[in-house]
Amino acid sequence: MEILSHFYEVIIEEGFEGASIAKIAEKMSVNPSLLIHYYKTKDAMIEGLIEHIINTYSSHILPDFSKVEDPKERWEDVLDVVSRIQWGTFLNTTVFYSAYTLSLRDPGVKNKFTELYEKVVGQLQDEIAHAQQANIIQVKDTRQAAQLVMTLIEGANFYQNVSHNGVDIEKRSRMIKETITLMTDNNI
Amino acid sequence: MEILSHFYEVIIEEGFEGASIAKIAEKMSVNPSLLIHYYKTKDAMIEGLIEHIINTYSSHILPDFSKVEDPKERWEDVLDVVSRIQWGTFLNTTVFYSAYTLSLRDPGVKNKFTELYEKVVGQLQDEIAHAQQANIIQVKDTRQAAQLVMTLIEGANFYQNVSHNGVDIEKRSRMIKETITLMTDNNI
Amino acid sequence: MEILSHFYEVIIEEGFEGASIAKIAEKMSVNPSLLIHYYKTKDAMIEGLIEHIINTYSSHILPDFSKVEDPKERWEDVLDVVSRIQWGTFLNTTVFYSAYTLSLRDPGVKNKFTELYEKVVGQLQDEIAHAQQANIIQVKDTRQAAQLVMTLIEGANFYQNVSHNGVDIEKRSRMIKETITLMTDNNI
Amino acid sequence: MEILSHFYEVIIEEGFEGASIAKIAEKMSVNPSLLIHYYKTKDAMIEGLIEHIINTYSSHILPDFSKVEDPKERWEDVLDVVSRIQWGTFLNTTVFYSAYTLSLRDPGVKNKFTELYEKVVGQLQDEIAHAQQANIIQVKDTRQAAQLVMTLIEGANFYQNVSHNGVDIEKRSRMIKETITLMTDNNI
DNA sequence: GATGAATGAGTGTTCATTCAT
DNA sequence: GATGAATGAACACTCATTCAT
Repeated sequence: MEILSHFYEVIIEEGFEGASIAKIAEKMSVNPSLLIHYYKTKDAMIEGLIEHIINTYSSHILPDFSKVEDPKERWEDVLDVVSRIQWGTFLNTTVFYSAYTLSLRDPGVKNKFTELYEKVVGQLQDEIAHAQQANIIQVKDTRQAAQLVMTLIEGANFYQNVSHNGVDIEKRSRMIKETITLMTDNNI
Repeated sequence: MEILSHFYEVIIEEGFEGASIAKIAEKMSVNPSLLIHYYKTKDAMIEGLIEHIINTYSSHILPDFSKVEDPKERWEDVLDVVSRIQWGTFLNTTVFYSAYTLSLRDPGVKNKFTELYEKVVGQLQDEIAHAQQANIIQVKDTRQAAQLVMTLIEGANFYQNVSHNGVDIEKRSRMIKETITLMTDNNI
Repeated sequence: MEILSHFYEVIIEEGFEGASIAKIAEKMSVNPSLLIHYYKTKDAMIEGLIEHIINTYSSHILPDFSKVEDPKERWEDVLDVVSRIQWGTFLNTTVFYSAYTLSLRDPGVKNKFTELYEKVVGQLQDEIAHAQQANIIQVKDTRQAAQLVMTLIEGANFYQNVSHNGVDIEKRSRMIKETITLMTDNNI
Repeated sequence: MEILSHFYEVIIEEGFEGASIAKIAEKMSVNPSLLIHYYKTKDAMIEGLIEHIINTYSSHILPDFSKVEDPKERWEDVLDVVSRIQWGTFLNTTVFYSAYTLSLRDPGVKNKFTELYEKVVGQLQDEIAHAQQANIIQVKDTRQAAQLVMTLIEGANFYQNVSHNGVDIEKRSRMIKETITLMTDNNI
């Protein structure tokens, strides 16, 4: 929605702590009380934003691989996508980590994040099982493997922001792919 | 310092955005203007806190392994420590991720984080090189391996907070250790 | 406006340095933040006040003499008015000199004052020229004469405030009138 | 004194309303409480400053003409000095008018100003009487004449600050001298 | 003769929110 | 569907001042 996307913008510019109703309204060239008119309170607005973030993440992080028929090709597609995931492309990092940090204190937000990751890990697990059935990879525990992949993805994204002069995205991708392949080749 | 530790406490309770000078002062049973007496501005106070966080992280994340003489034992110690790293023990997660999120917008803070990880990864790289020389592990590129370990650590910590009903710490530890061993046994 | 006139009042009672938004609001029995709602900043409020002062001065210091037809009578009217000008009647002295003092440091305020005096001196010059054409007075340089009259007016007003036991307004008036007449009779 | 001259400087830069003990202390690279140590209160400090201003004005505005023996030359000297008086030279205008404005609200300050002008006008009156006795000038009432001269001086100084592109000091001087001469030649 | 810790009232300003229109 | 007036609490920060050292 109009309001949420401006909320989003303000967080990027001023951080979560600097995102006030007045600033959002100013950016929209609209009266502050209008925002309150829609979202009764600021907390409700934050809730709306969190939902927006979760939805964006959820619908962008992994595409639907089911239309790829050849299992080998499909698994390679998964590896390709997974190793290249980066927040910046579909979700601003400041906004994402602000929401994540909020989840640490707010049980409601935490639940949403938990569900989100449950879903994504589930999808990953399905792909692993699918590849396993086709004898392309070999893992002991599909869920554990999916969690490990998720861990790698999040770790890589986290680490990327504290790296000296950026990160070579191709090299990073290769490294992640190699690691996953190593795991799936060795019955982890 | 007295002030910073109270700042820290308030962030835990109310988040970074809720940590005002007044609340910190109230927790200290002291007049708000006294805090300004020491740190001229709130920004300076934040800077002090960031430094405190960085120092805590830096001095707690990895111990000094050099006193362990047997290289094999030493590497196993490293694996043990690394696989068990958890923010919660020496650094509150909300505080840590608040600082991290701030680093995404503030170049000064970002620099401090970059240096921090540079140092930690360097230390990790030294341990890997040491184990390599003793023929305990086999890696192609010590720096890249160290980065991968770091990625795993950060990813695991990130993922832990969005897991359903907590995480079995022993299982998690085993998983990380296995993964690293897999990598270091296979010349990654 | 409502706000400015209360600002004005507070300056009279507490001086320019003592006129805070809170005090103005209290006098209006209104919340301080309401004043900020109208004038975004205090500086803007001061600017508004300066404008108000300038306008008051400008519209009260000299009436329109053009409706007096007989030139001699008209010039006598001018002399009468000019010799009797006193801040106190239409502009509080503290407020006026506060604004004047501010003009010494603030170029924007200074400009407004300059324009104001430019206008008043111009009007005075017109009257002098008018009387000159009717052969009632005799001056070399109408502008210089107008400036001299202005100097006398301001000087008299300044001096009045540092006089022992007030000033006999009739005597003062006579003195000013005499001096001007002396000048205009002697081709200054 | 050290403190007062720094107080003075701060007023020039930030106006009377901006001159706080902290800023003065900072300018002196000294602890604020030291200023309170000397002048118990800020009001006492202001009083000290006023005294300093009055003294400066009093001792600089008119020199001692008594050593000039020839009465004609002496009167010409008086005219020369009087027509050239300008605050800027020995007293900053902002500081002077700040003190003057304060005198309008504070009876104690007002008294000091009254005495000051009493003294200066008295000195002027003496010079006029002296010239009168030597038949150089011709005035009805020496006191009234002195007041008129004072009025001219203050008016000229006031007007100078609101003039467009400064004032031609030579022209201004001539104008004042002419006016005084006109008065003293015509038995005002 | 000077400092630094500490206070409490006050500064201008922003905050989320309410209400009447 | 939107505005503007109004509020009261909170914000970071400055003020003059006190006191102990």
